Amino acid sequence: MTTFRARPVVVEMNHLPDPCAHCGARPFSVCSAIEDQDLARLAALAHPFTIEAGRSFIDEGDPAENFYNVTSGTAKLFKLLPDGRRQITGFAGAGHFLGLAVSRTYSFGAEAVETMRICRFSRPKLRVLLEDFPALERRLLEAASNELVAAQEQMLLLGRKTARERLASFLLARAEGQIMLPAGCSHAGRAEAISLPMTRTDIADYLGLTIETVSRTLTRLRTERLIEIPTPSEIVLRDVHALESLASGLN
Amino acid sequence: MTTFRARPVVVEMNHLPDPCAHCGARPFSVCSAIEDQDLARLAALAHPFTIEAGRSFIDEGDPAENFYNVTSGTAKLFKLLPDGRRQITGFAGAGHFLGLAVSRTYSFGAEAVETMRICRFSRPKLRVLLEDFPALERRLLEAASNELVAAQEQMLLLGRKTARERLASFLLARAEGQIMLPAGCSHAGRAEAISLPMTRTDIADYLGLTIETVSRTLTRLRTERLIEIPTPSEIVLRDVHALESLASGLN
DNA sequence: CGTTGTGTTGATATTAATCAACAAGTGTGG
DNA sequence: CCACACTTGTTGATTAATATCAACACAACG
Repeated sequence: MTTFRARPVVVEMNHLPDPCAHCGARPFSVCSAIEDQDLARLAALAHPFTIEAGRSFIDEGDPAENFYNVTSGTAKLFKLLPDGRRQITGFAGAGHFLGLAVSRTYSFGAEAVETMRICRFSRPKLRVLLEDFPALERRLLEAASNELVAAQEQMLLLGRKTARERLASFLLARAEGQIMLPAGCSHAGRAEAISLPMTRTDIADYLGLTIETVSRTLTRLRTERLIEIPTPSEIVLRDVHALESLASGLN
Repeated sequence: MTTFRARPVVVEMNHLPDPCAHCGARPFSVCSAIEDQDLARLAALAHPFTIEAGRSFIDEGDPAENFYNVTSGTAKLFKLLPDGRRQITGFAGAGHFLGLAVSRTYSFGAEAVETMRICRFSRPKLRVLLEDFPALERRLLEAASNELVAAQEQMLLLGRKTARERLASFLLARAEGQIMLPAGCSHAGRAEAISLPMTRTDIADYLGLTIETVSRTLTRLRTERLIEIPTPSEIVLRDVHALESLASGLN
């Protein structure tokens, strides 16, 4: 279950994020090979801007003109079917890259969950970037590889796990900071109290369920004393061991 | 639906693959930046070997010591739950890379569907490779990005599509050569007759269904005149238009 | 103080899974 | 060459899980 996450790259000089609420560490650090004077050149290429919570900044099907690096906040990434069915494929926090794949149009949409700050690079500028900072390419490869591992884990969840198992997996992943926490921010232990800044609809669309099933399943986990639900957006893990065996498909 | 696939890299000099049965083109070509004398140095680092059909060569959980490049044949990649439930996360054909993510253990298993030939690189040798051939890194990034796009499409399928929609998507993807055909081999048109070299069990585990549902759904598509099933491992698409609207969630 | 958005809970419907039987190859050994 | 087991795929009957439809609780907000 140990996932190695790429240490993210700062591309915006004048915006250093707050320390992580859980571990106190800065959620991202400067890529070792991109320092000082290099960083200045890099920052000169970036177009940093702010996205309000709820605003979407990538629309599926639009021409894929830009490449993004998240500086702070979190976005949800999703794909849609014509009748409105939605699958959230992941959450992108500080340090994450978006729009890496070379294709004519974006294959996904992105919307800010919390107000976020991101850096935009045009494709030509990304090319300049990659030529000037070879280390960036390695970092991107690392990030993409790890995302691929996460995607495969999510395919197992969506294809083969029950609703209970999906929720248990989700809560544990969230507790371990794998979902919607700044990348590269590794917590010593696992938080037993976790916040759910996303709505039930988002959770449902991420887990391939309906909001009703999410709600019911959480209620059932509560009556079984595996979790507590002080408020709808706050969950306490009471029996991590049981949740873990549930998440891995035992029971 | 247009997916851009990375042009694959030949890493085995003395084994050039047969032309694609559909389009006659060689299924892969030499990476533009890795030519002639470079190729010789590259090949010296590779450990090419053969895997018989049905043999698995990567076990989930084993120490991730090697990096692989598929020369010919196809492997299925999968993840398992302790009770035996299996999710096939994809098929890797000629030119595909396996074991890219840096982690202590493999997060997936791999088994040859058809007899295949693959090149193994130890991690230290992969490092040498990446240092000596910077172009390889870009190619790997390209490949990983495209796989990520495919993974997200599959998440939409697993999380939100019905059995009928999944089968329609699968058949079309297969017809378009996106599944289990050599990467980089682009066909002018879409084949209306497709072969299914994998078993119903594999299809079911790829689509997150049971073999019975796969069988029944195919039968139903046949009675509706959308497909023909001359033999269980051969399918003719009779109404591509209807299949496409089905696959995209209409109807 | 109503209105709206979000979450919960209940009743019912529907899809796909499960359990079971059988059919069609495929290979083996007598 | 033919019985036989064995694998793979199909079809039927039933069950179970989750979706759908509906009502309601509660908080935030104008």
